[in-house]
Amino acid sequence: MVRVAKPIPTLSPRSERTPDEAGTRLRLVEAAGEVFADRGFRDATVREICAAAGVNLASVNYHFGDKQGLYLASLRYSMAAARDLHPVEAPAGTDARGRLRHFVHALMRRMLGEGRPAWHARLMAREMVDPTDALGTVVDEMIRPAFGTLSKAVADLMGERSTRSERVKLACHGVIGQCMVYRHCMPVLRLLGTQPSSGTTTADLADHIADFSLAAIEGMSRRGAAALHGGRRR
Amino acid sequence: MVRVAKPIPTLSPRSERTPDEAGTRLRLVEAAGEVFADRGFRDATVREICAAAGVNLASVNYHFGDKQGLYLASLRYSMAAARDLHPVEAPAGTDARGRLRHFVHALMRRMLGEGRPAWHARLMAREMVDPTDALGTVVDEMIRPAFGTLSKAVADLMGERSTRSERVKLACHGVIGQCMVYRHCMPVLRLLGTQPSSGTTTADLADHIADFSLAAIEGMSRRGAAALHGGRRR
DNA sequence: AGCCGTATGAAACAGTTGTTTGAACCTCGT
DNA sequence: ACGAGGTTCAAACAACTGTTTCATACGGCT
Repeated sequence: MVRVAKPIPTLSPRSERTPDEAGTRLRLVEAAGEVFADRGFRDATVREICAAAGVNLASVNYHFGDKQGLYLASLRYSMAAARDLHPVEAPAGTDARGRLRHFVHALMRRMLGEGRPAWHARLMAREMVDPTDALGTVVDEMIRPAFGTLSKAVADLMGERSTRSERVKLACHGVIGQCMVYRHCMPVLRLLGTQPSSGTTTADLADHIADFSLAAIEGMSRRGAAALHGGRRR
Repeated sequence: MVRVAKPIPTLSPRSERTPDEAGTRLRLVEAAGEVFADRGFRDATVREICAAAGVNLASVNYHFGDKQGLYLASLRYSMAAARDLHPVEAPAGTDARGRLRHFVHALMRRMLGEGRPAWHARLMAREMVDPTDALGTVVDEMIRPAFGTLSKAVADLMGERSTRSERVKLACHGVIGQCMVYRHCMPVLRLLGTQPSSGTTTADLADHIADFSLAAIEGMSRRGAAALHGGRRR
């Protein structure tokens, strides 16, 4: 009855009076993340989520307002976990090559991570291909800072002073794209029979992508410099 | 009543008695492709599709059996168009570098193409991130042949005799990933403000990706060869 | 104890969905 | 003219969805 005026049931467990209250919210968020990642926002039913969480159907409305509120909560939960478990910034003092490599490793762990929220990257993949209103939040709170880290490293490698140069942006897209394949296309790779063999670890993949990208950036810079003195390629 | 036994209403307009019959089927397939690409298989409603096509609600059942049949038909239609409009095989006699570049150009035109079915790549992106039963068909009829073309070019560039080598596979994934970003992440890039500037054409992007990949492959081969005689990198 | 605000529970509501139905409608060949 | 086969139509059906309702249980505070 009190919730006619929406008693701020939105986001984090700000007070957690009973351990049980936080328990219900948390189980709901985690179950929701899994189901949303598997089925997508619309395909996921609140009934299935509540059953998986072992809570009553009305709980999602009581704690999160509506289905979308729950979705946003699990999205935030997932982003926080990704930032905490797999930060993209290398330790201070790392050189540009090391920072790029560190970024790729972190991103690949996020993509393929079997850590706490294994559904994190699947959820993100869906949000990108099929954006909801929450995409702006995701970009601002997670993607933009990470992209800044990457483009700083790439700009340094290229000898560019600005991270906004077109060359830098394109190279960054390339790096991210190489990582993304292993999340966005995994079912395809499996059917294709080209998925990484079981002996290949996430770190191996990350190292290959870092090597590939470093070779590309350095190779292109060399050719670009050569082009200044010599003829055009192709 | 006759359709109790399913009078083969499945695939192509094999007979097109009346121009109108093919008309209904075709308009349905095209409208469905658009709506499916926009909203996804489940979110798309047959009511919306039929309204967009200007046909009766029952037509989808009559002509395609059910919603899934219509989805499959629009998927096939889309794949055929992609193969016809943007073949990935270069003309015979093209060298490996040229074949890689040709592949990237074709793939990027498929990704960003504003051609007949502009919804083709969006539909594919959804099918990859959120696979349906049709994914196997898509892989067999479209992706596997294209991947073969790419890995042949890459293997030649690397001096590998087998296209199944792990190095070749990883490099191919990298090339594809670089192209994919511009389809799977376009809304993100827009929000990020790093989307290709309006002066950048699809061909420009493709050239950059080809240059990037060629530099990477050649650079890694050089280092790989150097590693045989010298020390390990990193 | 006795109240009160919070949390949970079972059931129902209202709307939308894919699909089906049976009649009407053409377009033929005879 | 006329019936037949294929096609379209408006309407209805049955299932499922997110959301709401109201009653009940719990826990701390006076």
